Amino acid sequence: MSLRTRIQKTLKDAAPNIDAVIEVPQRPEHGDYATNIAFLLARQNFSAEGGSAPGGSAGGLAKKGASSKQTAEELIKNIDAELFERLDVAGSGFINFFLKKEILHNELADILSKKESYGKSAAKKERMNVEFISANPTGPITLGNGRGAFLGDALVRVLRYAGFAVESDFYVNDAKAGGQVQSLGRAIRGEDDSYPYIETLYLKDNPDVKETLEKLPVEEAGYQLAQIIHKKNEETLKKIGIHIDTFFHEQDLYNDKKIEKIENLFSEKKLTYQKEGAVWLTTSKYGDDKDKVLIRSTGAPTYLLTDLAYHWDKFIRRKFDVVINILGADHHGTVQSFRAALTALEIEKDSFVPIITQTVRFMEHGKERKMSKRKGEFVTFEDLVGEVGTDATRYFFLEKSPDTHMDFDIALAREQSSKNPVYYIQYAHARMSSILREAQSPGDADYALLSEKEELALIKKMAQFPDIIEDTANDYQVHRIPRYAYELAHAFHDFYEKHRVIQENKKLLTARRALIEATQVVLQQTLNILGVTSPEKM
RNA sequence: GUCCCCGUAGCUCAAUUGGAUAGAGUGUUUGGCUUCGAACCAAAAGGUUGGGGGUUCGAGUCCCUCCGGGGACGCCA
Repeated sequence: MSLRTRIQKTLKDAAPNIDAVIEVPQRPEHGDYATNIAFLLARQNFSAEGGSAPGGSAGGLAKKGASSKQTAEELIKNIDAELFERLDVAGSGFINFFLKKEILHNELADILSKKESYGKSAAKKERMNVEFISANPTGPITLGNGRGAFLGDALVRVLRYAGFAVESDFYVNDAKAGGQVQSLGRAIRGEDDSYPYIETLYLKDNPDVKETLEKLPVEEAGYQLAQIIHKKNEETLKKIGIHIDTFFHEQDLYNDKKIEKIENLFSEKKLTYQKEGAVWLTTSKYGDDKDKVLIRSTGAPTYLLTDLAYHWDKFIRRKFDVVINILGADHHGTVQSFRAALTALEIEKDSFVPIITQTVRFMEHGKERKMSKRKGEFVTFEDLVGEVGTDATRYFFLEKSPDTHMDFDIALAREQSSKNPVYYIQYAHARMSSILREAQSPGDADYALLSEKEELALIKKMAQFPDIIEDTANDYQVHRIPRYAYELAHAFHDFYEKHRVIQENKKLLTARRALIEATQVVLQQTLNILGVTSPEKM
């Protein structure tokens, strides 16, 4: 149980009827942890004053109409002080907790006994699916796709760390009935100019393939070229270290008659109607602004229908409890109708979680550069990683919230890659390796010897790790983790600058060596989740 | 026209989801290596959180309004 959770429990014993936030204050003089519970209690008592007050509010601790400061002062008398050296009421009612050193020393012992499993949660029974990238099989994976790629990859690992059973999906839009596949088929014969780059990227080196494809019907040729393109994209992902459990092919939904099945399901529920030669779904009854077409007047299913079949499969056949979908900003408009349709299918709407990543704009010398697939002018994901490096690229994308509208200047990225904070973190790791290589440990460590400010700060920072995992598994805000990695590295560098590990005092050496060993374990786990390497030397 | 996202230090971004004196990196200026790795540490400077109003013990965060940037509004995917 993390220190924060233990404080939460202690607080719950003193004030059972309220959920308070326990946070790590920005300023050290505000304690190791702090809570705003008194503000909440004071408000509760205030609002209870007018009407008929429910009995036992706040355990009868706070007087009606008492100020938050008075409430806090009353409350701390009832808080079990087992964990704390000191409890302060500060400001207008914050309660600040100062931990006993002994508690921190125990935490260090706990980290060293658990090692790689520190902060890991026991297996949960909830099954989760994370879909990301899902780049169309009509060209290389672009930088725009890259943002979601790293995010999804890291999110899967955090969720696993938190104990969820997680699978990752990549949806391949390769249906023969789909417009883009058919247009790809025509492009092979030079009858469509939507994909002018396919000749140089995929066909030039394989004249036999080109010849074969040209003889096939358009649909089939497009489908087969899509497979070739997709295979290349799979290789790119492998090279960059992004693992996908399931590449789900849209065409399989047709082969397995899953699309028909959903269509029938909707018509059985009398949710469809005919209009202008097309079949419409009454999404407007479930929160959408207007109804949407399921089957075009040509008889071909729309993207909405196939995507619904895919998600029906995720929820019902593959039995995922939570389905996360990382989407580009250009897809946000589809969420409303998709949600509406899921509701119509009686799938709980909260179990579908779209995460929208905002657009990446490409800049060159301060001016926007439009990337156009049509003209073959685009920087691919692979190009970028090749120039900037995997670790730096990952960190660059992961440290930012998905909501950020990013401006990406590849020249600047190349130029600044050596200043990427990822190296600061990796350098800390390499320094630790160096210490651990050289410092011999003569025996059992006495953690009580660790009482310097920087030593305790390091333990406190490590103790936050389980909470970082838990919080991220709850709100999916992955960018919290690079920040934490940076802070942990900083706490280490700060310690390193002021104190020596290797020294004559063998007892202190042993204790400090143990501290560094623990720090390295926690830092490695953090970097693993991000998909960043932990170098011994650099 | 309707809807969604964003606007925070010169630049790139945070801010524990409504908490305390808005923080980091980078850039600028300055100081620190005969001891475990200086890809480090420390200090200074840098802000009317786009503007205005409101809600409350408390607002960068919530509401209204205006300004600016991006995106979506297909029988494309």
